[in-house]
Amino acid sequence: MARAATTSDAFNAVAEPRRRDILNYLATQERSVGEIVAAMHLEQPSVSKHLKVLKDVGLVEARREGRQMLYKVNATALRPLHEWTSTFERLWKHQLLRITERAEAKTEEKK
Amino acid sequence: MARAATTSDAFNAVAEPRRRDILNYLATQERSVGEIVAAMHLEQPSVSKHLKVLKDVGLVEARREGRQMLYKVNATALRPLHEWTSTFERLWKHQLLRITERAEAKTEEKK
DNA sequence: TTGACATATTCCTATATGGATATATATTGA
DNA sequence: TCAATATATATCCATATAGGAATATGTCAA
Repeated sequence: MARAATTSDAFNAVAEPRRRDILNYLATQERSVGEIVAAMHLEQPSVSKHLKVLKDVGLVEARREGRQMLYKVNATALRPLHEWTSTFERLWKHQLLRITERAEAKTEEKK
Repeated sequence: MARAATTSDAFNAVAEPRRRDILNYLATQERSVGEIVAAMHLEQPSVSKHLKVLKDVGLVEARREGRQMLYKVNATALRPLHEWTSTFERLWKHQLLRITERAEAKTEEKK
């Protein structure tokens, strides 16, 4: 088997850095494809393909306005990622605490 | 260009569902490869290969104990994912709020 | 040293990519 | 209808998988 399709879920879709760039750019406001092309350093067909992937997994929504297509983020599609990583939050907080403790112990030694 | 390597960063590494399964399994405690193989429905070589990817991006750490290799999660490597998704949290909270408002408005209409 | 156990690596293959290029489709205005 | 603009799709190609099978490496016990 090969790797799962980029359109199989949000995890695969956002693995591509350019698509995260696009989502970052759309975070502030709805944008046309042309605006996205101008902002990213990508060819128009590449942007359209990335937008298709993002749309397929529900990460963006599109509407036509005249000749333009306006895309905006559908942030709720990112919640599964946020929630999955949250389950590990407790662990890294523990870990950072231990690092802090070790640093403090060393400082104490030197006194 | 093809897709970025699975070892290029944590985003790519966790795009594979089996690797998320492994991380979930390791979240509670350190485990040997054999235990992981038993818990997942995967062949031993596949597990070893997934573990290598996770290790390459710093998501797990390994230590030898006799014949066994014990793997544990390094949760801090997941913080970039958590923080990136957090930047969109405000957006989906807005969105959910609007949904709630619409639902309430409908209820109001029916009175 | 040898055999058994635990894990890692190599080789193979089907498959899906991302960028580039060319072309198709959709919309508007004249 | 026709030209111009905006976006989408098709095609080509180099590349990196993930799983399966076979094999190599590492460790221990006798």
